[in-house]
Amino acid sequence: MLTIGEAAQRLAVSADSLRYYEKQGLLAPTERTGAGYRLYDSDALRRLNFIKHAQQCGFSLSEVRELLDIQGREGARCEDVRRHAIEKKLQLEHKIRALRAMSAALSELIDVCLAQNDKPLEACPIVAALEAGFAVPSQSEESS
Amino acid sequence: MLTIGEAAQRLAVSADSLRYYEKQGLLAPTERTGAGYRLYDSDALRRLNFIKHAQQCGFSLSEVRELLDIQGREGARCEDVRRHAIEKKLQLEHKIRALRAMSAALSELIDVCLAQNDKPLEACPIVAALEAGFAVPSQSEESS
DNA sequence: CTACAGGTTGGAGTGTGGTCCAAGGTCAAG
DNA sequence: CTTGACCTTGGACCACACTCCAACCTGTAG
Repeated sequence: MLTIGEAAQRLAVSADSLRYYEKQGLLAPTERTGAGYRLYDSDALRRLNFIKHAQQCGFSLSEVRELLDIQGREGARCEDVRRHAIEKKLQLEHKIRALRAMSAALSELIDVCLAQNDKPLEACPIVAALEAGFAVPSQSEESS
Repeated sequence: MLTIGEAAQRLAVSADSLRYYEKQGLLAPTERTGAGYRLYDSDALRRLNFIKHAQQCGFSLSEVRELLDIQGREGARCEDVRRHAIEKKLQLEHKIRALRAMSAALSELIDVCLAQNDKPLEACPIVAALEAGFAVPSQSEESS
């Protein structure tokens, strides 16, 4: 059984984060001492690891909570988790496409600009393009 | 000269956004009527277009302000803007790599999981991987 | 006994890019 | 003169994932 500081250090997060996760209903301490100190056992640490790694895979904390809820349900199947993973992967790919569109738009501007390298700003094709009816190739409906 | 509502509609943003940009020092109205109404001319609209498109290219509002500051400076060169564009493109590519790493990590989990499709959750390799000392291939130092 | 490192709570603040609201002023049409 | 659409201001609020703070309590070492 580890105190909050020990548990936090063990998994390289802050004690404040642990308290925050608790407030968000993600990770309750295994128990409390008489004085109210939080204590975490190895199950709690495994759960914390799950939270951390799911975050690293792009899940928000509320999505992590959903995943944890699935694990808490009777008769939950592997496939239930897998579906969430697939959905998240689609979201990631959507975002990647949006970023790539931005990057491509910039590339084009950067290349065109290379020609007039030392020209004054009035001739800058980047500025001109951004001021005019220019648009990023799009794909970037930011909604989900 | 357009009122705030007309200008906003013309460029498909909200009037609140225009007031927000003004507060952020990005776009001042050309002038005010006696009653205090904001009025925008075509130069202001061009500036607003610049803001919108720069945002679509991934620049934050404070970065857009930097770009606008460059345009306001005497003797600014095209290259000054170009440098910012290149820097932003690098940031975008960095972020894309981070997202791809997440996506790849998920892919692997999803594939492994396919095998035990209908198994109970205890056997789920996704859960197991996230609980254990698993790590996203990384590249994902989120800082800049 | 005292210091000091830890723990507790509730609440406020961070940055981003806005949105929404109330209370009031303005302007053109009927 | 009234109605309705528009404008003004200041300030509150949203998500997100924390971080930091004050004021206080606990536990251990010397």
